[in-house]
Amino acid sequence: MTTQNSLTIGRIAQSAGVAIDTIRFYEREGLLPEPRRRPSGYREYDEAAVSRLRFIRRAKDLGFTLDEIRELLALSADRHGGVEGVRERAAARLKAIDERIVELQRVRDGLSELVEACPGHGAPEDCPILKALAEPTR
Amino acid sequence: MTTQNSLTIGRIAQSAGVAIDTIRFYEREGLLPEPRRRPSGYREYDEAAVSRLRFIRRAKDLGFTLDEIRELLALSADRHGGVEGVRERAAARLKAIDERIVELQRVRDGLSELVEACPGHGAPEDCPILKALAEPTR
DNA sequence: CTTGACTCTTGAGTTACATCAAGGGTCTAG
DNA sequence: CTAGACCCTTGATGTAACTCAAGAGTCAAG
Repeated sequence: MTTQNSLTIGRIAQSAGVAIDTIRFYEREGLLPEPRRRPSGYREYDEAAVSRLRFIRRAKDLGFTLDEIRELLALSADRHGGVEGVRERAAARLKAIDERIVELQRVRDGLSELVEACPGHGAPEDCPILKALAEPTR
Repeated sequence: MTTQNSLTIGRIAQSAGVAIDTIRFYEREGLLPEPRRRPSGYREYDEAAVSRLRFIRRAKDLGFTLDEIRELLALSADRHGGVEGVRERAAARLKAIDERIVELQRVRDGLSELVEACPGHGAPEDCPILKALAEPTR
């Protein structure tokens, strides 16, 4: 099913939508296995490498760090119990995102109030934004 | 009103809730003016420095970068038109936060679906999380 | 065969924001 | 006076995730 035509680093970079340097970086970081080489030293990849790269990119889009992705990749290769770990990590990530959203909402609301209260002109002493920033710790 | 007792760097670090090294770093970065010195070379601060430090900390809590804070500080010292700039920057920051929240929500929802769909056991091929990550680009 | 695009390695640089280490002066309470 | 806490400078280190530069070899089309 999967054709076995060998791909250069430039090609897989193209299909996976990442930079060539990034691929070499991922390899150094152990996120990608060392590929076969041509006699010339050129790296040779197959479709599996493209999938793996896409996996990494997706996971990154979901906010996983490269360290976490390394874990996910290991878990995804673990046929026994790996799925449980994956679910755990995903749930943890979800929790972290939720917390981040709450935190950002808090900040947003505070800032929003200040922006609305500020007339946008007049003396610095009358600007509620500046006043809030300069105020002694509440 | 403001007492003129001179404060050491350790004292203002304490009252503003930042590290001593951070204060020297801010000074190098131009966020804090160079303070007077004792003959020994010790930095001497007053209450205004504490206010300024708190300003910086608050602004950082609101998600402003140090570059933006440098701007805010300059604007806050500008008696003519400064307030307008402050309001603009704050509004821009608010907009950025809103966008970030929307983005995080999107990610959150995607991840949440996957976590809920994953049974947490079984074969990797049946895990919707892994499937979603490995899937060809949609 | 030539040319231009592609790939190789090593090693350094980037951003943002600190944080630490080393080696040495200074201050103050007892 | 002395111990211990505090402060000084310079310069290096750390994190995350790349990104780039230099110099050299390789490949494919025409």
